[in-house]
Amino acid sequence: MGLNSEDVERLDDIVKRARPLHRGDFLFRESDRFRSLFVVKTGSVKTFAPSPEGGEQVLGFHLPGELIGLDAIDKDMHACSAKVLETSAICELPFARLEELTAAIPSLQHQMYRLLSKEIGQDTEMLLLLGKKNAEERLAAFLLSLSQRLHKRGLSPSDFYLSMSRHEIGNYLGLAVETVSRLFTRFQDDGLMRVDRKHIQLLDLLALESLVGGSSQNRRQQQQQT
Amino acid sequence: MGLNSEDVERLDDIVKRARPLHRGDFLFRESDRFRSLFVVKTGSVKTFAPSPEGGEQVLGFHLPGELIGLDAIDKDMHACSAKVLETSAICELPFARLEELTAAIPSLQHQMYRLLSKEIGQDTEMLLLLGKKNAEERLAAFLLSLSQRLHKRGLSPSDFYLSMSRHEIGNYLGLAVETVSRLFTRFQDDGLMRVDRKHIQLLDLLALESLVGGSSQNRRQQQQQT
DNA sequence: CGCGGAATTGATGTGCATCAACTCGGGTGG
DNA sequence: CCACCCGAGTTGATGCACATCAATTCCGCG
Repeated sequence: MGLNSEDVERLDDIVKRARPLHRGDFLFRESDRFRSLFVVKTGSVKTFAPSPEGGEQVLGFHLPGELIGLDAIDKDMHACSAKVLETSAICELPFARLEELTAAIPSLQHQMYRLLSKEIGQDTEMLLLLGKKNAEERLAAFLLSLSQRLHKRGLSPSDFYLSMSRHEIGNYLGLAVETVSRLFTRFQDDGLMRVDRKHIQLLDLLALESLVGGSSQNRRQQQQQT
Repeated sequence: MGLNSEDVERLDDIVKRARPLHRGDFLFRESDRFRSLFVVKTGSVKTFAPSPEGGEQVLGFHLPGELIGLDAIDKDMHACSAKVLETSAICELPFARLEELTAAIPSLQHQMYRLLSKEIGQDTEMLLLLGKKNAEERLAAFLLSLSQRLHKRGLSPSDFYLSMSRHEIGNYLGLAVETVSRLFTRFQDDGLMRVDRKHIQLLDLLALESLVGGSSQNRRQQQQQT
């Protein structure tokens, strides 16, 4: 999009090719000096930040094609940690070199702004989810998000494996593990999906979408104003 | 920071000077074409997005010195609306011209990346707040955030007026109005602050900070893992 | 001076966390 | 290959923080 083949080649030059990483490996840890952005080629990664007194907040799960580390530019230091969830291939993009390149190639600069902006937009959606949705809506939104992102990479949108634990899902969605587990059971009973351990099959995407929209009586905080 | 006086002058050239805006005025509305970023000089602005079926989520309150509109770059369209909360002076920064300038001035480009990245970091904090904190911690965090941001602009960190309603605060924090009201009363009774209508005086910043840290037994979701 | 929305305060309800017990499956070592 | 073990996941019972419902009161404004 807006890059000619020569530009792509120059971008390609600065990418450090991926070595395979394994479950539990860190791409970086919170408070590490910021050097590079990372792109998931295959596999998956979770990012998380410590919360006061020992807990942690899962900030996101990152699937193939997704970029990690943008939040570190500001302080030139990583504000969260990134841990590999399953055997994965990850590319590294030294940021200093990327910055030079974006200054020289306007369309690439624009692309970079868009990526950063997009990340903000995604966080915003997540705020809405945590601020206004109930447990059922959150889990449905989570499943659909995975589905759509996998589909975008040419993978099945309705049949996939979860690389993260129920605990991590709950943490990410602001729910207890037990709630996540109960909802999986309920969704399965309702014929929306099939769950077998980590193996997920979404049977009724439309029904899931209507759940997210806010089916039930969430009259809560509908209006507001002055 | 990193800009010489000539650069500053060039940046200055593209800024459209502020006309005064009034309570209820919109800087932009959701789905407007994206043209400019906005900087609050004086006053305050809230941004909010519609949630499915009529409700809305307050995304943020913007005080003097703060930048609005970064989330619109991605889709070249505003994803949220921005409404002025009180008589305010707002500067407009045409993004196309800003983009040219950042391509020409590396330090300005870096600055721009930092601003976008910072926004992501702030959203992240908010995610942690909504995902892991109870009502008391949320309101304390909100008050301290206002306090710190005002202080940064040379205003009093402990004596200020709220330009937003309790309802908007509740919406922003994912709480009911009544909860916000009750907490104000409680904080006052505990000698942490004084509340008179919109007039706020923070009497014990340290105590508020220790509240945010997670005073009580929020054992919830402390650990996690595979 | 009286109206109407904002805020406060109290009473009640409920969604989800928490606590507790049990099951399941996968890995390990004998 | 099987017996054991241990953490992940499920399921049920209980409790609580906060939403919701319902009056009042308060204040800004015409």
